[in-house]
Formats: sequence, C-alpha cells, structure tokens
Amino acid sequence: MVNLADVAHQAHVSKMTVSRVINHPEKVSTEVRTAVMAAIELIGYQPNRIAKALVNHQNYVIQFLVLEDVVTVEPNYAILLLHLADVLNQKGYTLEISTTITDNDHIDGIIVSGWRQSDLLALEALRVPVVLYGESPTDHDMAYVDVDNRIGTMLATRHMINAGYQKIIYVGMDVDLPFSNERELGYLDTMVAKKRVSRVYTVANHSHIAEQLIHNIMAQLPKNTGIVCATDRIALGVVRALNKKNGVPEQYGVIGFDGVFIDQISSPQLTTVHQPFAKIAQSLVDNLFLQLQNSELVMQRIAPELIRRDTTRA
Amino acid sequence: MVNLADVAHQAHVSKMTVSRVINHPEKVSTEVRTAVMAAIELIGYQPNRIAKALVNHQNYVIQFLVLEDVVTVEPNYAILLLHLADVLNQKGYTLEISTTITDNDHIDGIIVSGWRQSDLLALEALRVPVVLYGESPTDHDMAYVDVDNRIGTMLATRHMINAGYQKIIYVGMDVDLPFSNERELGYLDTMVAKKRVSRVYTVANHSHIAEQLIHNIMAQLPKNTGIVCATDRIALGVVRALNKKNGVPEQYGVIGFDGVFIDQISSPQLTTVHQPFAKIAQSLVDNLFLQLQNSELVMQRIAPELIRRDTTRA
DNA sequence: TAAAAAGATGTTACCGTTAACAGCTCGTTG
DNA sequence: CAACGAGCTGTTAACGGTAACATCTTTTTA
Repeated sequence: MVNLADVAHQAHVSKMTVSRVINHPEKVSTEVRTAVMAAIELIGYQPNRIAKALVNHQNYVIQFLVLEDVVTVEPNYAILLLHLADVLNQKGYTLEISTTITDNDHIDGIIVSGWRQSDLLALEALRVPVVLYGESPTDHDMAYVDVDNRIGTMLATRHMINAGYQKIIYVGMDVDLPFSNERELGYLDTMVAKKRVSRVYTVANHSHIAEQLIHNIMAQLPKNTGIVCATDRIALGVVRALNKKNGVPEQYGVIGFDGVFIDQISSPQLTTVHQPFAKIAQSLVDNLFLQLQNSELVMQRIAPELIRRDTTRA
Repeated sequence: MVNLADVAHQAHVSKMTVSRVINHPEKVSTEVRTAVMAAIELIGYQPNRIAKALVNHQNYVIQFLVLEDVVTVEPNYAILLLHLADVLNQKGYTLEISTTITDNDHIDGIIVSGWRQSDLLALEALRVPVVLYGESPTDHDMAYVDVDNRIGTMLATRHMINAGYQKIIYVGMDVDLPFSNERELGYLDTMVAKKRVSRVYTVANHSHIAEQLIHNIMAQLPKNTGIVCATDRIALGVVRALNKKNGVPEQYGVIGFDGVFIDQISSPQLTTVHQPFAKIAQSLVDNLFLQLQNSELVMQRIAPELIRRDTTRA
C-alpha cells in the first residue's frame, strides 16, 4: 500500500533518491540516506516486487521441478522444498512448484529433482538457468548439487567395520544414475581399502522387494553381518526381514541412506546417512544465482552425516 | 518477449483492442477478434503476468502455509502441494510455499495446512483470504476444506463389521482438533448404529507409541478383532505389533487413515481410508477464489474412499 | 582562479498491461 | 432528417518502480 512516492514525500526528497537509498546507498549523502531510512521505517514501506519485476525484466520466481512420479514422491522432496522456500524468501524470491517441463517466461531459473536420464535433453534446451539436485551424468554439462554419495556409503561401510560386523554386504538399487553408482562405489572402495570381500545385491527401490531379497538370501547371511543399503526404503525392508528376533542390531547391522521420515518410522529406527537438506537447499540456490549472474556452471557435493540409531550396535 | 504491441502491429489494431480480445472478447467485433486471435497464435504471444499484476493490483500468487513442524512433515502435505500447484498453474497463478505466518502484501490468498488451535487467531487477523485444510473449530468462523473424517471412519468401521471381525476397537490420537474428534465419532456412531460395544484408546500420532500400546493391551485383544486407526502412522505401529505371525489380516484386521506413502511401505500394505487429494486441492482453490470474489466463507467436506489392501480380509 | 571533474539530487521516460474516457460510424426514432 | 444512442475502436494515463540523463553544487586541478 505505501509506495516510493509516500516515502519520498515523507522525507522531502524525490522518488529517485528513495530508490537509490534502497539499491545504491553509496550514491546518496549520509544525511539524506539516514533521513530516508527513517522515513521508510516510520511509514513501514516495503518495495513492490511486481513493479520491480516489470522494470527489471525479472520475475523473482524460481521454479522447483519435481519430475518424480507424484504417487511415489519421496518425503525428501518435501523437506528440500521447504528449505528452498525459506532460502528464496530471504532473497525476496518466490518458489513455484511444477511437475512438468515447460518453457515459461515467467520464471528466472529452475531447480530440478527426481529427474531421469531421459529428461536431461529437454532441460538443457530451456532458456533459463537450471540446477539439478543430484549429480548429472558426465556426458551432460549441467550444474548440479548433490550430497556426496560416495562419502556417504563410505561412512556407512566404515561404521560397519568399526562396529565389528564381520561380513559386510551392499544392497543397491537398479537404476543407472550417477548417485546410485556413486553410492555403490563408496562401499566398494572402502571394502577394497580395508581388504574385505565385498558382495553387492541389487533391487528396485521398494521396501517389500528388499524384504523379499533378504528372505531369499538368508542362507548366505551368517550372524554378525552388516548390510549397507542404498536407501532408507531398502533398509526398511531389510530391517523388516531381519527383525529384532533375528538380532538387529546385535547379529545384523543395517544402515540406510537419506535420513528423512522413513528412518524414523522404521522399528527399530534406522542408522542412516543423512542428507543435510538445509545446506543442500542453500547450495542449490547459490548455484542458481551464480549462473544467473555469471553464466557459470558449478558442480557441488555436500558432505553427508552418519546418524547412529538402533539398527547398528554402538 | 512478444508483447501486446507486437500483436497489435501484426493485426493492424491498437494494443487496447488486443487486450479486449483477451479479457472482454464480447466487446470486439467478430472479424477483428478472429484477426487478432490469429495474430496471437501466429507470433506466439503470451500475456505478461507481471504487467497484468501491476495494473490490476493483484499478485497472482497464492501461498501454501505449512505450519506443521518441518521435521515431522507428513508426506500428505507434499502430495497436496503438488496438486495445488497444478490447479493454480492452470489458472495462471503461482503457488508459493511458506512455513511462517507473515502479513505479506505480495500474495492474494493463503491455503493453510498443519495448523493448531493456537494459530487461528493470527490467521484470522490477516488481510488476505484464508482457507484452511482441515475443519476449523466451531468458535472460529473460517473457510475450510476437509475430507469428511466422520464418513471415513464410518466406512472403515463398517468394513470391519462386514469382514466379520467380532470385536472392533478404535485407536485415536491425542489431539483436540475437529478432524480428530470427527474420526472418533465416525467410529462411535457406527458402532452404536450396529449395536456393537465400542472401545477407544488414544495415543500420540507415532508408530512406535501405537506399537507399544498394542503390546500393552494384547491381553484384551482376542482373535478376530478389528482395529480402526485414526492415521496410517498409528496403523503402521499396530500392524508391526501384531504382524503376520499373529495373523494379520486373518485374526486381526487393521485400517488406517490418509492413504499416502505410509500405507504402501507398511508390510502387509495397509487397508486405509484414502484422502482424495486432487479433489481436495481443487476445492481449496475454488473456495479461495470464491472468497476473493464474493467474500463468501464456505465449509466443505470431501468424501473419502476406502482402499482395501492386505490388513483386512476380503 | 577559471575550467574541468566529481558528487548529489531531480526529471523524464519507460517496462507491459488495463480502466476510463473520447471519438467515430451507423442505425433508430420522433 | 436531426438528434440520439448503441457498438466498436483508439487515446491517454496510470500501476510502482528504475535507468539514463539533466541540473546544480562542490571540489580538484593547472
């Protein structure tokens, strides 16, 4: 309701001076500046984003594109979303949600999650800057932010070793995307470094399928085995198959990956590699703004954190 | 990039005529209208939302306020959010996410979820229209849209009776909010109508606590008992406590409420009362626009649907 | 100490759209 | 057939900001 003209009148200066105080304060004398700031404070002026947008040819809107199937939508995205909204609000930007790739001209940039390989071409073709959540394949030169997946499973595997589990296996997921491959490598590298024999199983990312797998391979799981899982979903199924009766965490250790929601509703609660979503959100936004300003493409990996709960022994 | 002036030039008319074709087509002659529409089509004009917003004193932004604690955020909200975004995009509106109540002037309306009793005063004080997701208490006269909670547990209870479970109990949640009370009433009413003896337990909405409850009261749960639960979270704990070995669904039936995510990762998968989020999102938006146009406060209840899965017998 | 440069503030025009009003054409009416 | 009104289209000004330029004052410089 209050606008630049009101402030200008209150401070006995022109609109332009007020605008300068806000955008280029160094170009205004100290006395005038403090007077204007006092006036702004007094009448409670807040800049009109719409008018600013019109004259600057910007929209102050960033789109969050959720390409994952809505039905199976991971709670991860909800958490990331809320953090993104916070970070952007602080910069005076609005976060818009979308589930389809469309070449709008009412947005300034896009943050994408849940993408598949097949989406990347369409994303590269867009006229606005794009940042992926999740490492992009090497044949696409796209900015991304991801948790450091390899370090994540490395932490998990090391923790298994330190906790004294003898045999340590990995249950990965059957998608050929960098994050998935990286998680597997984190396990494999650590096992090689520690001179252990590694064993990898692969399943679809569903608790029931993981549960079934464990039942099928139970004969090959001696007591004192640690099971590093590619996701909390898989870990949930593994824990369900093993169960307290079979001795989780005493006889079998289980570690998941993601640390959102699922880890908490599991029983016992999952030891898991937690993605620091607040940091990831901040990085995604910073990365996008960097691209807006310098057209600079940056790839970033954020270190994850192992959260020790009840599916591994101390 | 293309603007009204470009279309006007292409169609040999004034900008105003083009604007009219878009906003008040009945005020333009048929020939001119078709010519202008052809021009719009030809050069691919899309109205500039920002400029429109400036002149109309609207923002074309609706805020989705998630007041639930971020850490425990229910996947429900994520689903609702995605549906809301779709509905609003179709109307040319942007959905903005926020987690705190602030009296912005860059939004046109608010849809609130996860609110508590203590938030309502602050919400009523806002200058923009507000619609609640979830029935408001009778002492607050606020527009809301909710699933019909009473019918939901009624469906669940009836289904238990039809499936032949002898004893039927209800595990509710320990919050004093209308949705929670309504769910309990749906159970109680049905039990009275069918001349059954009802029994209500109350727990916090966490799977582990529900699991513990079942262990504690196991002695009072004869075989052939049906357990109607206030949420899928509670149902998840109940199922875990009972388990296939104890005979879910043959000896014990369990029904949850919500039908998002949790019902699917449970084992066996939950029979549940599903909230139709697409419909709810549509209603929330319609309701909000009604308020924007006529200042009319409307309360709406959307019928839920029972989804039969593996925690009740056929 | 006069001219040039630097500093501070104001004026104008514009971003893309629409409401309000003005103007033109044509048909109706007394 | 002059006056009037209905129907259609165009002109102007405004929404709330900001860049570019203009103007005025002060400082620097030769």
